[in-house]
Amino acid sequence: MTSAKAQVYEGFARIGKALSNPSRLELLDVLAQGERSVEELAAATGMRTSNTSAQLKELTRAGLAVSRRSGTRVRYRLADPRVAVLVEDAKRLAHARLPDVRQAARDWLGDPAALEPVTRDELAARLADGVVVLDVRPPAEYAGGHIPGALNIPADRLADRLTELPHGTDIVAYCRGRFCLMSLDAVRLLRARGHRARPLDGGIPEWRAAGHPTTVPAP
Amino acid sequence: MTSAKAQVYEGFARIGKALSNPSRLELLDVLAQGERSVEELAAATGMRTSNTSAQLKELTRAGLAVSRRSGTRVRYRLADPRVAVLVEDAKRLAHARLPDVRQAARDWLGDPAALEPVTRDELAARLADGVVVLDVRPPAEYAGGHIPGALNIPADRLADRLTELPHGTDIVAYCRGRFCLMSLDAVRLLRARGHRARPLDGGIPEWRAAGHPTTVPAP
DNA sequence: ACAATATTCCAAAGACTATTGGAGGTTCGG
DNA sequence: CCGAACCTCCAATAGTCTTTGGAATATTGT
Repeated sequence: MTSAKAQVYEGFARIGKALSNPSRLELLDVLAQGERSVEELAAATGMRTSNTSAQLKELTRAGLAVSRRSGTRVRYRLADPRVAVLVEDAKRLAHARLPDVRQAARDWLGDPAALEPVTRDELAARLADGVVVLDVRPPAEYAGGHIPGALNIPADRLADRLTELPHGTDIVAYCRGRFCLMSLDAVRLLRARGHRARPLDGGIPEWRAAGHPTTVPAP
Repeated sequence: MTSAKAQVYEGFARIGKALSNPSRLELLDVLAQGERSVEELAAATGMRTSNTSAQLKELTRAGLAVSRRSGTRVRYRLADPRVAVLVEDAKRLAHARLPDVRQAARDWLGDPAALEPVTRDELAARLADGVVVLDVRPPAEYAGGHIPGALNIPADRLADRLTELPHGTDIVAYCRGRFCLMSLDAVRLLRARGHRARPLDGGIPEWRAAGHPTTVPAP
């Protein structure tokens, strides 16, 4: 028998292995937005379906994703909201510790200041006087704790549900953190439709870390 | 030029790659307790020095560890307290999602109930009436937030500093979480020296998640 | 039962990774 | 400046991982 200790560490390593490949990380990013079929995931990431399927199998083996059959397709989703949090934390660390990642991120996303993010303190001060706060994460993560009073419209439903949002009032959108692009996309969409929208600087973890209140403690 | 986006994901993957190997995870566990020389790390993990050195180089490349020369030795440490937190979160997830890991963990560590852990609610209730709370994490992590009133004696200093602890009073020891073995080791040591000690069930993240207070918010 | 659609399996190629044992560097004390 | 101690580099090996293209399988609707 291989020692139980070795088995435990091998199991831990399975999680790391799942996060050790750019394609899989991209899949996780898409899955973090909601359930998707293999085909949709392949389209979103530009991979072949056979490869997408193989990588999804790895993610499943590592306990990060689960699937269910729905008619002729198989739909995958994150096994646990904590998966999205872990991935986001890893990204945050990479951004903080690896200068070349920081540089490449700037090249890819442009200057984040272009969308005029709202600082956390500014939002905290304005929470009382009726600014609309929009949480674009999937419901499971919203349920795990959100900014008090925030409205939850997941990023992939936003286009359908624009009528729920007011015109003429400031809308502040947020999601998981600095590398969660959903809030930036949301702001762009909202502006294109004539809303007054700005992203929050950082996501829920940064908000919490600054000592601001959320509805429920972290899981 | 490879696309900036690909570079960003490649950078994120570097973090995962560092966590994708059992030997490196074991090294991280030892480093999480404090600075160590290559030799000490090799001894603690049972690896050859050449291999230890190679894996430490990987950890450094991923931005998780840093080194400094001290005379004829090179001493490594975690680059950031968040590294220990990330590793612990990954372990927590593995334990929660992978049944074989849970089983192997039981085989390896035995029944955690054997040391009669104190529940979080019980500790919270007794904080007022003078129980001694012992935080065995390294000072950097203690500084990042701890249970109010906790005494900080890092695990690797405990044997030297036993005189700071009272006899005859209950001592509750805690560290990072369920897979952080330092608090269990601490309890065993304290009991061997005649103290009345019990571990806290879970570590700081679980304590926070239950809504109990810490001195400083999470980073 | 058949065709169409969506997914998984398979084999093969090429690229990486972990580990070993030994050679080569660096630093310190005498 | 020599020897000891410690660490890193190197080359070789065995093993694993990623991706591809095509074959096989499952499900649904006709």
